[in-house]
Amino acid sequence: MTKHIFHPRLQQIERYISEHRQVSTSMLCTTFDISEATARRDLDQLAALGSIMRIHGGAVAVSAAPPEPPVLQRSQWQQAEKQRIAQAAADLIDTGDTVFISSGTTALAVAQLIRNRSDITVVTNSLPVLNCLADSNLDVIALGGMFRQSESSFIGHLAVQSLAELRMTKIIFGIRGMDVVQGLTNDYLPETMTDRAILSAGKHVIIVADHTKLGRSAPAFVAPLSAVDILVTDSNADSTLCHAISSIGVRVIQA
Amino acid sequence: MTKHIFHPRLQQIERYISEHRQVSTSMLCTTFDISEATARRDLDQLAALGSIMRIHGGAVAVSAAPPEPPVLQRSQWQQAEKQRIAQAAADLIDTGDTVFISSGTTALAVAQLIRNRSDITVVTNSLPVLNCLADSNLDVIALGGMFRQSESSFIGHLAVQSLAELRMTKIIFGIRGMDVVQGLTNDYLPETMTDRAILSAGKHVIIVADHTKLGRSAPAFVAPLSAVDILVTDSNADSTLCHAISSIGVRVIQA
DNA sequence: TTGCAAACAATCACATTCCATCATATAATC
DNA sequence: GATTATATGATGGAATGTGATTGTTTGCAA
Repeated sequence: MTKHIFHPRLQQIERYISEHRQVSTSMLCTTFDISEATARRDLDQLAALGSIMRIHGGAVAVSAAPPEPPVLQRSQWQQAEKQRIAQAAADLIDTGDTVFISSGTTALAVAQLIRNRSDITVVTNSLPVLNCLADSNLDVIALGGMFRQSESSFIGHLAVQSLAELRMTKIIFGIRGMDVVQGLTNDYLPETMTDRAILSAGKHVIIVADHTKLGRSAPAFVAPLSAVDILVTDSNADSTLCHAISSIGVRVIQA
Repeated sequence: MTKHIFHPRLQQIERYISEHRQVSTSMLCTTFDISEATARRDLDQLAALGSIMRIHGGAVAVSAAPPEPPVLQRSQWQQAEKQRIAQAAADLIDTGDTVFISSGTTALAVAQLIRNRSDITVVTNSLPVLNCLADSNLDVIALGGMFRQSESSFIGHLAVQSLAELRMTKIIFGIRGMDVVQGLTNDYLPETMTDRAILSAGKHVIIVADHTKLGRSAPAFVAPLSAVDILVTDSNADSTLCHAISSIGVRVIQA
């Protein structure tokens, strides 16, 4: 009744699964040259130990990020760039900060990176950000306002009024266009007053914008570049442009 | 919190929804290369686990899902009762109304019933209600405030301040306890001022409460019964109790 | 309201996978 | 060499996952 000296094949299978995240029984048969019955028995043993999880047709690694959906995530690099920008911005957030996070996908990516922290307070007018942080341990404060569907954000005088009651140490803000001459620009005019109120409600304004936003301008003028303290962009940003922005007094971080 | 995910695809879908806040069945078909039938089955499974909320055409993320205590979800009839209560309350809403919808599952059920209308304005401090109505054609206004996780609602002086700017024609309000002597009671004291502000911000207060709430009282007193115009409850409500409530001047509707 | 298109639920059919059982083979023990 | 234990393979019926089909319901617009 002893000898739990496992067949070396079991260890191989376990390692294979932990590397490939998932495996089918038929693949095990060909890979290890065993019958389906044996493959299943092996998987059942490993599952009994808890090292893998058994599913219909094979097994998957336990407690791990599931593989990406099969579909080609359209611009993979853009996702990666966005992640790096978000990480760099998140790194700027310190313990005790009260951070505003705006609407937009890049700002949302920042929210996803800080949802496991518990030492900060987050203020936002973005519904996706609220949902992202709803089950976190953070203190979350929402601005009220009219719901703007296209951006899933809350705007209007209710939002501005709420801002008057709040002081943020840092403001993470996504933007449509950023240009040395045109300043910060967005594409929805009614949002302008809200955006201005946001930008003036805290000490340090941190703009998150990938390189496609730089040098571009959108219809609605929000604020001059002097309102910005830090720009976090990606490494594809035009260096001349970065220099120009930097010379105005904006600290430029290329993630 | 060890939820058994049965198929890695389910996990992928769950994550996809939690990131994108919503998904259509057709999009799932192309993204994961599955048939519509399978997509629907997967969504139904996730919905059964409570991790998402099923809607016509797809599903939306349900952020804070501390699904109500198992006691409450035990039986189908209670869901059916809730649906009937919600329907009766929704029928009270007329074209042009500006309706407040509070937090709580019964009030959320009302929101689900009016998401296809386009002739009303909805004000809410409930995150699930916001998510429910986010892609509707309704005008949606959110109160700001501190996020209260257990109820997925926004409370505090920011919410009260927003209310001062709004006038609702009807207020759909869920409550923990309703008693002739004890009045309306809730179980979270810091929410009391917000609740009172809500109840006094509109003409007609409509309480939605199944019969288990009647005759009960919770720790925090919110308002006397005289603040209520209409009570919508179910047919299991004690008739003596209903009579007593009715004699105070509250119109009682038993759905 | 009425009509139409989309989405749905229910059902069936097919392929795959699983499980229980038995048979065989290999190894260890007496 | 006979016996026992363990591991593997094979087989047939049961269970599962999936896709297609058919009506029904729902949402939306005229």
